[in-house]
Formats: sequence, structure tokens, C-alpha cells
Amino acid sequence: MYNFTEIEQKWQKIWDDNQTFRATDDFTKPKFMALVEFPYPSGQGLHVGHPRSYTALDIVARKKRLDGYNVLYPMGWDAFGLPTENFAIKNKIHPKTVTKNNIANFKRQLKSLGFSFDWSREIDTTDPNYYKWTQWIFLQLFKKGLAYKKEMAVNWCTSCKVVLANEEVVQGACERCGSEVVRKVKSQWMLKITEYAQRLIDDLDEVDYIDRVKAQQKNWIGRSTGAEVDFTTTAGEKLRVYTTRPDTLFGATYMVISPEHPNIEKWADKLENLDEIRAYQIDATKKSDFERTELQKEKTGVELKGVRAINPVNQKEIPIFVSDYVLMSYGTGAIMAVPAHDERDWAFAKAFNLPIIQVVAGGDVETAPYTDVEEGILENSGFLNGLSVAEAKKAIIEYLEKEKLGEAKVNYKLRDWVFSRQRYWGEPIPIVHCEKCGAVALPESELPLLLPEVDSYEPTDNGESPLANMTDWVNTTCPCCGGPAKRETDTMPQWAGSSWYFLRYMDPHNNDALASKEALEYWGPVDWYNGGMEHTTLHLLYSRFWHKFLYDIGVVPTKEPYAKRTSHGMILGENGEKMSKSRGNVVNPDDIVRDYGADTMRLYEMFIGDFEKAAPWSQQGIKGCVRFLERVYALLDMIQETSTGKLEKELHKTIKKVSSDIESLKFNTGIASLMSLLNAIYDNRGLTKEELKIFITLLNPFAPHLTEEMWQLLGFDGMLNQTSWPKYDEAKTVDNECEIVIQLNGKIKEKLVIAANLSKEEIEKAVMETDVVKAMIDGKTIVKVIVVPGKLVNIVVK
RNA sequence: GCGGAUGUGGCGGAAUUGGCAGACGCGCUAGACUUAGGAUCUAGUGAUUUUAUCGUGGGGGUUCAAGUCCCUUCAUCCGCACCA
Repeated sequence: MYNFTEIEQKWQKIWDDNQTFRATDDFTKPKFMALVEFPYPSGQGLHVGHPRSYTALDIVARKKRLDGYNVLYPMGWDAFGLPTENFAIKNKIHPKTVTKNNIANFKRQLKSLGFSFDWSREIDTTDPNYYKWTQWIFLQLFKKGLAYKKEMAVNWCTSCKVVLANEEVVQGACERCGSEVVRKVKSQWMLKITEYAQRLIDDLDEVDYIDRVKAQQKNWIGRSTGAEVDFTTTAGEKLRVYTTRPDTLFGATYMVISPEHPNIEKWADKLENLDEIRAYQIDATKKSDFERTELQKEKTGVELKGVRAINPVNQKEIPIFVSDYVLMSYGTGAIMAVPAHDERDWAFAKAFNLPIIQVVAGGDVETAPYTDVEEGILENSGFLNGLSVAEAKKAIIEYLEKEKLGEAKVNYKLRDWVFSRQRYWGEPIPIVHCEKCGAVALPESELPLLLPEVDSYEPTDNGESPLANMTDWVNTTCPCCGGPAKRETDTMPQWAGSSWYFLRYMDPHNNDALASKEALEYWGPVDWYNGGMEHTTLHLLYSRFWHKFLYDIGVVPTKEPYAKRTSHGMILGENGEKMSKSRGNVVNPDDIVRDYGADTMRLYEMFIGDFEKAAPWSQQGIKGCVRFLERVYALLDMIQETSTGKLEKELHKTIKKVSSDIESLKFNTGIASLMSLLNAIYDNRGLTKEELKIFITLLNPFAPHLTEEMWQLLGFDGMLNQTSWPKYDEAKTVDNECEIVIQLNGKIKEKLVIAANLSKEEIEKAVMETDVVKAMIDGKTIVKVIVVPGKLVNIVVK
């Protein structure tokens, strides 16, 4: 039995005192930067899910140090955000204080797990020395025209009078008070991420991300090709639509515009049923985009009476509807509806008894829309008749462009990034609004623009940020003309600070730049970034966007921030459900460290299952890891003077297996191979000191405290973590003999041990000569014999 | 709904990518040692009607050979833009 508490505290102190894991700024050494998503320091403290990712890359970082790299494995705090603010409001404590306390607790918890973070580079997004540079990046975006203001719909609680996050809206009602939530239009700061859409897709080819991450990024960006087409209307104004199926233009039997479409206002005096339309628009404000676009929901809408559209290819007059399934945020906010060949148009047409004209042959469009684009041939489509869908697309676009009726268009589902929050606990946006000059950038010399102290963090009655009430702070002078002006009172979203934090780790104390050129060139790009799948679309995309922008303005030397991205699965509660307070299945890492030790906790989280998949926690399962470590510790009493030689092959195989498993995230099988080796050592009744040295070195990244202690007790010099990773001899990992399975018609009949170096012919000969096989094939015709060296021989008979 | 994934013993999971299904661990069973214990050690442990047959969510297919490839179907999980 080893005293894990004593050993772990001892080594944590030694590592701390010696700054053992500090990355050096010796830019001549080969470098390795390992990155994990920095946590949001919530009041609940560390979740057992955090150490899953942190342990994994800690293992990678520790192994890379043993491989001779100058390793940077940093940690920090993504500390701005809504929960802290809400907690502060409820408990009347300043968010700054809440954050400070939470960080202290998180840091204590992380230290107790023995991670090899370089704490000298700790960062905090709420530190003015940090957010100075977040604000600086925003100013550069603003100067390049990539930050702009736009009217956007927000969730508005009619009772609390605050803007709500989508998450705070539960089934159309406010999560806190249960009152109705409506969509309210507000002027918001936006960032033009759409300008980078194509590059965000293209450059995925240059990086090593796991496939599902790339797939989700691409799908989120949602590139589609099609055309924009102008329809004339009886009201005069043209109505422009975006369609991915311009080939079906002859099949358009009606049009649909979104409830927010500006033409409704333009046509107001011509619309005979304006009241009905207005009522529908109000209804639409109560729904989220998600609800509006659900395919299965019943289609609703109102026909615009008094204005009709004219199909540009056949001059047919068709009705225009307003319906919530068309979103203003995608395409042009208006569509041509081709019910014969689109699911949603078909459902709408059926609900409103609109004509369905088939223009692509195949399928029965009265019973279901025909959406196959591979096989169909155009019909009922004038000059397009007889063409395939692909040919028709090309032909119609040529026609539209020639006749100036429209043009080819690439569209992205990706929308610009809503960057304003009407909240206190975020980075102030460094903009001044002047009546004469408009929105003016704060001079860089005035950064950081500090978050002022306020008495109340509650949003104001009209939904403005709490900062709006601070007249002393708000009223300022225009940096441009010197006249009276007002500061922007919205703050930035939490995503801002986390979009560039990895760069700050490279040079965290720099006062003149977000990081020095030398540091950025040396450390960038991040060699390996691990995080949750839940950050695959937003955080990852936002930070890639900022990085590309910084590349464009010459701040960073690489196009992409992360060379490699992997993702871990969630750790679920014992009942297989997501851990949450309300479900009562939360496991506190502190309890595990106290009862079993940090090494056991680390080992268990790595052994729990496939790193990339979700896995339920098991209090029973931990015991296997405790036993393993205790049996390892007991090896100190099993030292042999001379080697039996029986462990050599197993040792070489294990070095190979553990080395490759760490690189490929297969920590569970790596540990399993160490367990097998330990079993072999016990079978051998001990091992030599040199053999034990290899064993504890392999285990060191997983269980750093125990192995460091054993290193010392064995009398080796210095610290284990500063030695080197063992090497294996490929020749010594290969078996001389192997077992061949003999199958008859694919069924296993017999096993045979033969030399491993036999050729196919020799194997077949050896197998066919055995008595069992002779008896087996007696009186049967051999159709063929399949020989897989090292594996099996399958005899096919009739 | 859209997008991404997953489904293998009582449980967590292995399976060199088409070649012995169930490595490793938990649990369980029996035994040993015991001033008896939720400790340690040893052996066993997919199922069944046990010379064998069946078995990787269900159904179908390709192949000498399928957990792995194809078609189809069901179930579960993650994300969906102001939670982070």
C-alpha cells in the first residue's frame, strides 16, 4: 500500500518549486505546443470531464518532453460570461470577486491532479492586460470594415425586460420568470466571418483535424451553389430570390418571402390584407429560426393580396406568400417555390392548394416531391427540355446572365457573427459614437478600455447594457472631432477572448504586442489541440476566422492556428446520463483525488474507454486502476539481480504499443498493454532494476507522481520526467512462431503452431500434411485453399 | 427537422482495418491465506439442448471469410449560431 496523498503532494511541491515544466524561450530547440480548451471557471468547480482532456494532452506533453522537445503546455481562464454575471446579480457580489474565487478553486483542483502546465504563462481573459489585446483585435477588424452594425432580432423577455440567450428561452418562455419571449430588433455589432467562408473551407485541406470535425465545419459553413434570379412584380419593385435549383425555374408556381422582408413595407399601401400580414409577422417574432424551419411542422403563411410576381422565363403571373419557413438571414430572404421538386415547397403547396408543375421527369409529384438531381431529365421547361439537371443548371444560368435576369451565386449557410452583448461581464467594445463622425475607433493608445465599476450589473429596463446607466463613463469626447460623443455600451461575447488565447500563451507578458513576432514564429501553429465536440462549430470556426484575419494583417505567420485537432467524448454519470446537479449524478474530482489519489484518477479517466467516445463513470471501475498502481509499487520488492530474459520481447512490444497509442489517442489500450506487461512481470516473479526503469518510464506520463517516487527510491539520478523515452528494437518485437487457424469452409477446425517466417506455399504444405486436415478433407473435392500468412488457412471443399 | 456520431458478454471496452470475436479491467463463482477484510493470491467466467451449434441493435446482400464492405430499418447521444 503506498501513501498516494503524501507522495503526490511531495512531487507537486517539488515540480512547483523547481518550475520543472516551464517552457524555455530557447527558440533553437525543437518545439511542441500542446493545447487544451481553457475552462470557464464556473462556481461548481472542476467537472470530471475537464481532466479527461487535460490528462490526455498532459500525457502527450510529458512524452514529448522525454522525446527531447521544448514543450509548451499552458493553462488559463475563459472567465467572462453570463453565469458569473447572473451569480453576481443574485448574490450581490462583484463578478470580479466571483471570478477570482472560482479561479482560485479551479487552480487548486488542477494542481492536485499533477498536470505539467507551465503556470508562469497562466492567462485570464478578464485581466485588462489580456483584454487590451482582445479590444485591439476588434479595432483592427473595425478598421478593415469587418466589424459593422446591423439590425438583428434578439430574444426579449417582456417581463424581465432583458435580452435572453437562446438557452435561457425554454419553449418560447423565459427560463427565469416563465413570461412570453418575443423577438425584438436591436442594432448589433456584427463580424463579417462570411467574408472568410470559402477560405475556412479550403484551408481545412492543410490541417490534420479528425474527419468528423472537418465534416461538421464544412456543413456548418454550408456552401451551396445556385443562382440569384430577379422576378418582376405587379408593384414595380423586383423581387430577387436565391435558389440552388435554377433548373426548375419553369416549375415555380408561387413565391415566398420571409416575414421580415423589407418589400412588405414598400408595398404596404398596395396590400389589401395588410392587417392579416401584420398579425402573421408578429406571430413569427415568437418563434426561433429552429422552430420556423422544422420540416415536419405544419406550414403556415399568408398570401400577399394586391401584389403578384412574374416568372421571368415564361411571364406567368404567380402569387406571393409570406411564410416563416423562409428566413431573412439566408439567401435573399425570398424564394421561388417549386413544389414539384422541394420538400418544404411541396408541403406548403399541399396545405394551400397551389398548383404543382413537374419539370423534372421521374417520380409522381402528386404524392411526393421528386428531388433526385442525378437522374432526372427536364420537361415542361421550354428550351431546357431534354437536358439533365446538371446541364439545365448551366444552361439556365447562361441564359439568366445573358438576359440580365440574374446570375450564378455561391451561398453559405454561415451567418455573420453577432458580436454584441447587452451585458456587464464582458470586454467593453472600444468604439465611440459621435453625432458628426458616426462610430469612431478608440485610439489604440487608450487601450485597454477598462470595464468601469458599477453598482448594479442588472441590465437596464430598455435592454441596454448596465454600462448605459453610467453617464460619467458613457459621455466622452469624439477622438476624431473632439465634440461630445457616447461610448458604446455593449460588451463582447465570451467567444472573443477565447478566439486568440493560444497566441497569448506564446508570450503572455508582452506589453507592446499580443505576442512578439519571434514567439509567434517559434511556437505557432499549435501542434496539437484537443477539446470537446461541442466546440467544433462555433469556437473552432471563430478562432480560425480571427487567426486568418491576423494573418492577413501580418500579425501571425501561419494561415491556420491549429495543426492538429482532436476531440474527446463526454464523461457521463453512473446512470449513463449527462452529469448534472439536477440529475444528482455529479462526481467531484476532489473526492476521487482524496480517496484514490491523482494518479489513479488520471489512469482511470484514460482507461475508462475509447477517448473519442462518451463513457459512463464507474466507481467500481476505479478499483482496477488502484490495484494496478499498487501492484506497480510492489515491484520495488521484486527486483532480480539478473534478467530471466523472458520479459525482453514483452518489453519491446509494450514500448512500441504505448508509444504509438499515445500518438493516436488510444490511451485505454496503451494502459491495457502496460497491465499485460505487469501480469507478465508477476508471472516472471520479478524483474531487474533496468527492466523496471523502462516500465516506470512508460507509465510516467500516465501516473507521474508514483513513477517519480519509484525513480527516486530506486536511486536513479535527477527526475524521471527529465530523462528520455525508451526505445524499442523492431526485431525484438517479432515472434518466431505463430499460430495458424485451420478453417474448413470458413469454420475453425484446428490450430497449428508453425515458424513465423514460412512462405505461403510452405504454410499450405505444412497444414495439408497434418492428420487432422487429411481426415477433414477425406473424400471431398478441394475447390481452393486460401492462405493468409501469420493468420489462417481456409480450405474450401465440396 | 438539419448536420455529426454511436450501437459488441452482467458492465466499461478490445479486435494490427475483410482473416481465431470478447484483449485489458470491473463484476461474478470456487478455492487459498488468514486475530474475518469492501484486503491479497490462485483458478474459472459470451449463450445454449456442450462431440456441437448460435452469437457484434433488427432485416437483407457481397465474399472462401463480415463487428468491419453495400442496401435498408430501429434506437441512443452531441451541435444548431446570445450557455460555454
